[in-house]
This record gives sequence, C-alpha cells and structure tokens, in this order.
Amino acid sequence: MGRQPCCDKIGLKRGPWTIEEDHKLINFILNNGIHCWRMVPKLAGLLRCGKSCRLRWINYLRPDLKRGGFTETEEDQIIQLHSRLGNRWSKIAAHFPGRTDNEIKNHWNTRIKKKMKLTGLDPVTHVPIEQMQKQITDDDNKRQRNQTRPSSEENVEIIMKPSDSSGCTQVVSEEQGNKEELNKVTWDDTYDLPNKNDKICSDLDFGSRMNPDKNTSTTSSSSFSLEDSSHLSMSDSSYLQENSLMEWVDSINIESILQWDAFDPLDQDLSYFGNR
DNA sequence: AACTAGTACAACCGCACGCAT
DNA sequence: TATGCGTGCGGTTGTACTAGT
Repeated sequence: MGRQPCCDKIGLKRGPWTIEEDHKLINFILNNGIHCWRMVPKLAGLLRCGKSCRLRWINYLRPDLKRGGFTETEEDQIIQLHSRLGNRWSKIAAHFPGRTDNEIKNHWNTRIKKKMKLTGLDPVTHVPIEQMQKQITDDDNKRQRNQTRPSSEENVEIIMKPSDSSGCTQVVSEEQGNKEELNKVTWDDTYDLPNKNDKICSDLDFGSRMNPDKNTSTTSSSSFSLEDSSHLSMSDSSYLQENSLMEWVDSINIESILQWDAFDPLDQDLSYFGNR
C-alpha cells in the first residue's frame, strides 16, 4: 500500500503567505508551542498543510532568525563546510545559528557557486577546475585501458576537506567527516516556546524581519501579494513594518485564539502542554 | 517608458528516516 | 517484520524585483 499524502490538499491554500496567516501562525506557536505540525494549521485556523506551516515558521517566522546578507567570513565558512559535508544543507546550517538550510542553499546556488567558478574552483568537488579536467581525462584513459567495470572502491563516497585556509583540499572518509560535526546547534528549543516566550519576544525585532536591511521591498512583498496586502490601510502597513512583534503580541486578544483544549480529539495529547 | 534577461529567495514536491504499533 | 505516520531534508520551481538595453 502506498503512502498517503501528508495532507488533504483539497481546499488548502498555496503560494505566498499573507500577513494575516503569518500572524495566526506566530500567534499560535508562541502561545502553544509545537507538538504536531499536522494539527497546527487546523488549530491555528489556517488553510495550509502542516508541512507548509513548518516551512514558513522555520525559514521565515522563527524569532531567532538572522536576516540580511552573508558576510565574507560566513561565505568562507560555508565553502569549507560544503567541502566536507557536500549538499547537506541542514548540517551546514547547524553551524550558523539563525541561518536556515534554505537560506544557505539559496545563497550557495545563486552566489557562492558563481564566485567559486570565477576563482577556478569546481563548486562540487572544490578542486581547481583544470586539475579536475586532467583527472577526468586520466580516468577515462585508465578505463579504456582496463576495459573493466569500475571497482567497488570507486563507489566509496568521499568528502573533500580543506587542509588549510588556502582552500586546498584533501580527502577524508565520511566517518571522519561526521566526527568533525562539532558544536551542532539544534532548534529543539522551539518545542519549549511557551516557556521561552518572554525571551523570544524580548529578543525579537519583528520590524526588521518585515523590512530586512538587504532588500526592503523584495522580502516583505514576496511573503504576501499586493492583492492580499491591499486591504491594509497605510496605518496598518506602517504598524506592521515599524512595530516589534512584542508589541503585536501584546495587542492580541488572547481569548480569541483557538485553544488546544477546544479540540476534543486531541484531549489526551494536549496534556503535553499542561494548563495554560 | 517598455521590454528582456538575470537574480534572489520563498515555497513546493517527493523521498528518506525514525518511531510507534 | 511490515506498515503507517509525522517530520526533516535536498532538489526544484515560481515569481517579484532589478539592471541593462
């Protein structure tokens, strides 16, 4: 029997999120934390699938996100980590608190790849392109001479590891590479959001997320369509852009939020959240 | 001003994994 | 052991925006 779809897509909204949806999601998570993503849209009153909510939260709404462009240092670190870990963006992102795997992946594909090509490095292997072409030619010659199938040795996954700051690489085993994944940062704290609410709110600058320094109109407008935002008055818009989430959260009528307790089928699981 | 190509990034899709039953 | 579920991950796509002509 095949796998069921993650959610019933009929009647669910797709595409860019509106401010209203963002507010509902943030509101819900800050008040209840995250227990089951599949239930989040239902309980938060969103016509989205849980997966979409999770992505929106992790990649855009999470309070501890660091917005703005990558620094040279960060780019160098990404290159080094990519040479060790390959396209394992979540592992790479774990070394950059406040950055998401999606963000790093996008930055890699749009900027760093090109930058590396310009400097003569292959973005996949981190080996100088000339050297790689020579290697390919050598391998082809070898194969033609041997006329045999590749040995199992050739199927072993290798990781290119920078041996020094110059960007030269060396080969290490995957096991060795994994051992070097130190200081891994996880986002498990998210699950304790109700308890961390104060800290999050105090650290948060919602205005800067709505109006990131890099490209003010781009990021905010891409999160909701003009059509969606057109119903907002000027005062609404400036409110959204200039006030912190703290103020916004304060302005919420908590009683109007759908409570977990109101969701009978979940009664047993809801004990997880304790009494609010 | 209008059009086009390029860029950046949010969002989606499908698969894999871990866990519970 | 097999199956189903929930979630995480990486690849890809869609689209708003910008720069160039």
